[in-house]
Amino acid sequence: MLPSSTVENYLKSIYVAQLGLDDDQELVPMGQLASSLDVTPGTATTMVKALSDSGLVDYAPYAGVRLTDAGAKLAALVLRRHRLIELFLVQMMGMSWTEVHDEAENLEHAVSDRLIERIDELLGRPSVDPHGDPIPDSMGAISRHDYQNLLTCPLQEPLHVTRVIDQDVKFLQFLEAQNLKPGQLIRVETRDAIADSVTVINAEDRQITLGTAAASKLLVEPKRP
Amino acid sequence: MLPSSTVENYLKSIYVAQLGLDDDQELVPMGQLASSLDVTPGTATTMVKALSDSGLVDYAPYAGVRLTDAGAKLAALVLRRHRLIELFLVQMMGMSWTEVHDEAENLEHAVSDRLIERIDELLGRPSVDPHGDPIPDSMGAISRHDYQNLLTCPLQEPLHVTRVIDQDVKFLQFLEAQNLKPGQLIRVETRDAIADSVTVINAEDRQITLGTAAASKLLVEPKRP
DNA sequence: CAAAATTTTTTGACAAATCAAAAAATAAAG
DNA sequence: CTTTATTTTTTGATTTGTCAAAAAATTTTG
Repeated sequence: MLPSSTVENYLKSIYVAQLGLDDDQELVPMGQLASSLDVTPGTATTMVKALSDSGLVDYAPYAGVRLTDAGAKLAALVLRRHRLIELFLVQMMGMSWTEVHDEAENLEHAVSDRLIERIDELLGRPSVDPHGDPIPDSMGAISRHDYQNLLTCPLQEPLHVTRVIDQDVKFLQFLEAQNLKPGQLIRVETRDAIADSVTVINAEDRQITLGTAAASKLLVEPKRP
Repeated sequence: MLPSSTVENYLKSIYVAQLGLDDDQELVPMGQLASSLDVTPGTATTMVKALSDSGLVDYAPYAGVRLTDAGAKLAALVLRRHRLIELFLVQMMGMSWTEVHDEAENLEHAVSDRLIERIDELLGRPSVDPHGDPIPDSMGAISRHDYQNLLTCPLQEPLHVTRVIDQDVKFLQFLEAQNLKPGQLIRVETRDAIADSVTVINAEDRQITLGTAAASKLLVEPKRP
């Protein structure tokens, strides 16, 4: 039986939460899952038990949940659809990268495999979406880049913004206005742990100050790797 | 509250059924609605009562159902989305007109107004979809052409196929193979009521024989109107 | 380590959409 | 114009996904 969009969303949330975990065997806490899906904890418990019965997740009561191989593959394919759609909306439909997330959130459950294959082909089998997020291949395999963020990267060195770990429209619009989109060349000027801030120089030599929470959402790689 | 895809499908079915009715005041029988939606009659009754409570349809027990103005507008906008998506899939995605119906059936409930507007713009505000079905405008207004079909049109005169009233993939593939797609130039050679058949000459002067049931699904207009 | 705080699960309820089968109304036929 | 056939509605159940609030387990804190 094909998974409902609800099931797909649960798998996707668990998948993304797992990526933020250190150990591969770690479990995603139910509370975190519930809040990321914007449902009550009880709802998440009920649903996760059902997913467990379907063999899509391993569930340990009071401990948390983790995808099985089958669940991880399904989740990766949902993510693949989502990210291909985002890139498609930007490249082919001329939409802004700041607004495509919500649209893709709906479309990812409605597009057929056939159409996704066509989109992938038209886009030239891309490897990342407009936010720099990697696009899983049609088998569900995903490339795991280990980029640094603005808090961990070297100072005073030319860097490319490679990825933005946040889908908030206002934040993305801010990045766009400040020339901090993926692809842009930047440099970290100073970091001040006490002041909780990071100053960045963009391609036009304008200086931008970010809080550390925001700074940690910008991933970068050294220029000419 | 925005309508669920189920509600949208009910409205669409009633809308299409009403187009096939002579009088504007006529009601769509519940049985017909149920079978077109592939649900049991009882399900349709329950749902139509709910639609009636929402003010989207007028419902007369044991008589049938009819859209209110509000319901008709909503239905037209669903149809608009469906048909714009079909044309988009053919024109921009290179899919076959024979296969886009099912894809559009899913996507029509997932695309935002913003994306539909963008598609409409990219396609140059088209007035018909790949099957020749008229596309309602963004206010829900639809152009009502009164084409003839292969049973009612004049014999031995050059005609353009303007519309195909059937979404069955096999039938559409047959039309494609026989050069009877919308836009093609044809001529009706003979009609035989007893044999229940119509013979047509296509643009390559090949002769094709159709049963009257199939023939009634091909709408035409005289060449150079 | 016991008391307090937090997290998770359980319980009971609900809304949307559906079906199967019984009951009622309408239409068709003799 | 009654009987039969057809269509429609009702009734009772089921599935999926959800919430609120009570109960239980776990974790944190003094």
